[in-house]
Amino acid sequence: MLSHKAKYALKALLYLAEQDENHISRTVEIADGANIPKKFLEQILLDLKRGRFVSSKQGKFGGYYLIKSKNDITLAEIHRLFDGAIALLPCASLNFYEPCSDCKTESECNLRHGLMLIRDKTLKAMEGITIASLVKK
Amino acid sequence: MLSHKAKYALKALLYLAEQDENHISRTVEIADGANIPKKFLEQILLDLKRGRFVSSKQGKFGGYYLIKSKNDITLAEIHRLFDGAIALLPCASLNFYEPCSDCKTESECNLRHGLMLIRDKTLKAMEGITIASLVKK
DNA sequence: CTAATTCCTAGTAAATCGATAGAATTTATA
DNA sequence: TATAAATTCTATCGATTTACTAGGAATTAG
Repeated sequence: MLSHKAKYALKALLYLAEQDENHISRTVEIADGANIPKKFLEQILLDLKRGRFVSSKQGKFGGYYLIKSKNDITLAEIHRLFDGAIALLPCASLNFYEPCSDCKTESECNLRHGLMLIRDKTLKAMEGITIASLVKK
Repeated sequence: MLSHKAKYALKALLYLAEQDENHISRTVEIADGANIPKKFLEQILLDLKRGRFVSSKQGKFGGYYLIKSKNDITLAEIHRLFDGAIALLPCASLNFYEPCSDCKTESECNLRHGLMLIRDKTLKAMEGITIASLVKK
């Protein structure tokens, strides 16, 4: 399941993607438009900035805007930024790999291989969902 | 990600699937064989029993055994029993559906449709992984 | 200088997770 | 029938995570 943070991030990105080119959106505007608690959204937007999905203009008349094409922002990326691994166990993860402490050796693990199959399919599906594909026409 | 509980459940089922037909496995035997904390495993086996994957014999020389074919126990079922919904949000879930409180109306939600696509693909993949398919030959 | 905004750090209440503890119940068999 | 060996039940616990909230510092336009 997605955390609220990831869900809010997606909704915020969708909001930004729906604005006119060159429009700068204030946090409060996004919060109201997408129904997200404002103070919480502040943190999320900063995370999205650190992840180079959006950039900001500080000070009066400042705000946030997309710096990555909505066609290039995938659900997989947002999941990883906010919720971490897409695989079902760390030992089956590409980006968040960690060995399992309860497995004697990895080659003997009956779970890992199957979970990597799942990971590949889920990842492929999640990479197919972009912000652009989600925006209502 | 899977909880430890779900992971241990899978490992316990794998252990049971590897035993001879009619063999009854004590908790401590499964715990040692699959490297699972014994007291924690007790609860997990009770959950698996309530889920009708295993049954038990009480008292001396008692223990647990599979009552569902290892070909019919899927990763999807175990995920749902221990970790709940497979979908990324409750509003996109088949078995754990709940509306989102932050969405005005469901038809206006830009996320839901995409998340249901993911759910369908992930679910299909997870239904393809059975205990039998995981057992080492 | 002031107002409006992002940026930063901390805190907090509630829930969840990953167990552990202890005792009640059930069963086989000596 | 007593005993040993097992499941079953219920409660508790510490650590972590989650979903926020609070407050102020820094930045910028006019």
